[in-house]
Amino acid sequence: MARGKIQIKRIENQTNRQVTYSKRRNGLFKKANELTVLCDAKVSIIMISSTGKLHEFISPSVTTKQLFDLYQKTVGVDLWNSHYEKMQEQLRKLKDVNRNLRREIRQRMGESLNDLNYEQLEELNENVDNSLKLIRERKYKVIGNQIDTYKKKVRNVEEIHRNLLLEFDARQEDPYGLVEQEGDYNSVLGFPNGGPRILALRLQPNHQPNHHLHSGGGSDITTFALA
Amino acid sequence: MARGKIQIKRIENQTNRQVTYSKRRNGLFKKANELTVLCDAKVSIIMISSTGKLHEFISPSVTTKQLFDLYQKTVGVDLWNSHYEKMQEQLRKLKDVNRNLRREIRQRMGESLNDLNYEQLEELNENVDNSLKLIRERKYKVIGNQIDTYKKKVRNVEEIHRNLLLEFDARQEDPYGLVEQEGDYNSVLGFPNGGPRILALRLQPNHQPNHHLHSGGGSDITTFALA
DNA sequence: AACTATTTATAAGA
DNA sequence: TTCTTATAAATAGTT
Repeated sequence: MARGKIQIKRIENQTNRQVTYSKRRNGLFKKANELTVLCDAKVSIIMISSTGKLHEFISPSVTTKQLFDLYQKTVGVDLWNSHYEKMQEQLRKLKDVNRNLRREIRQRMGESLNDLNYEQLEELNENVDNSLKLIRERKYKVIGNQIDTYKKKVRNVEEIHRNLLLEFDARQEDPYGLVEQEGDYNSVLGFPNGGPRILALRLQPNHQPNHHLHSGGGSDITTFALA
Repeated sequence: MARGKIQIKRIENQTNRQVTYSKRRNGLFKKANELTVLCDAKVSIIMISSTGKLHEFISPSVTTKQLFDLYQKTVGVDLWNSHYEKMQEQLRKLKDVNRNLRREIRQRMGESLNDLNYEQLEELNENVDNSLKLIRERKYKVIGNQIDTYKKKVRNVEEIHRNLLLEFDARQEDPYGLVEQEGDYNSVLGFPNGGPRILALRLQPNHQPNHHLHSGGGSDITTFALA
């Protein structure tokens, strides 16, 4: 609008275009601000240049969100509700599923049975009965496994103890070699790094604490109380 | 900007203010449009006048929503995310609860028991056992109620039948009064409006269809097959 | 809504 | 980018 009239059509020269964008953006924002002040209006401007840069103007008296909300309410067309509504739908469904799950649990717990008829009760009964059998089975299996594990542990400890007694008896005859050979000692017990670890098993042999240890080595230490 | 400079401050005269708003709004939109064309930019303007009227400009190449979305993404801070995030949080929680509920059900059904230790299995076992008892109890109660109901119905029908036989016997001796006294007849049966209703009970007396009806009236019609 | 004197915006050049 | 400046455009006040 100066130094020659221009056609209102895309400026092909990129540099010129960007310069003009910058200048006119300032002009637009200045006008918007004047409008805001002079007329007590609220203005929001968002613009994106051809290079993808975003600039915005917003009247000092409002926030962009406030204007957006107002725009939404006035124009009616929802700007972001598509997302939002899907989420709400999903939420509703989840709550529903949730309620049904809770009801199922309650019924399986023997509550809220009033709205079941005889056939449904019969079915539930049988179902829970079957479940109970499965649970019992599993329980027995677990306790069985546990017993097996303990048996193995006990057998292992017995073995260790037996070896220990043998070693001990052997050392009795050569007491001075004991400290120097700790490494070997541990390896015999099956504990590669450090000895006192045995205590972690919390095993209490049922024989007397000060029992005389040199005898045969087997029969008097076969039972353990598992702590 | 013409016929005298003006101060950029609120125009107090309402008419002037509105006129200026209108003129400058047009100016702003025109500039916005020129910017759009000249610089290949995208512009969105939303403005609200002091009287609450809303006007908008949007570049032809985009929709307001598109620009809003872009604005959101670019500025980063979601304008309505407070809402949105709360919902997502809620959704996550619900899904969590849901998963737990499903797990509980599966365990009560005797599945997914692998991650339960013995104590938990024991507890579950007892729990389900109790539930089973409750369900059985309820089942028996329901069947009991049903039986009671049928008993009552049967007793009622017996009573009706007995009365019917008595009436019938009485009519045998006075056959001509029968039709005229239908009203009384129904009232005896306990059915205030209409006789054939009895058939709705679908009761089939076990005695022979053409049995001789005049005898004592009680003992030969006491059993019914409930259809 | 039209007019127009004047202010303001800005295109082109530096 | 910013400044300059000739000129186009916008617009305040008036009709």
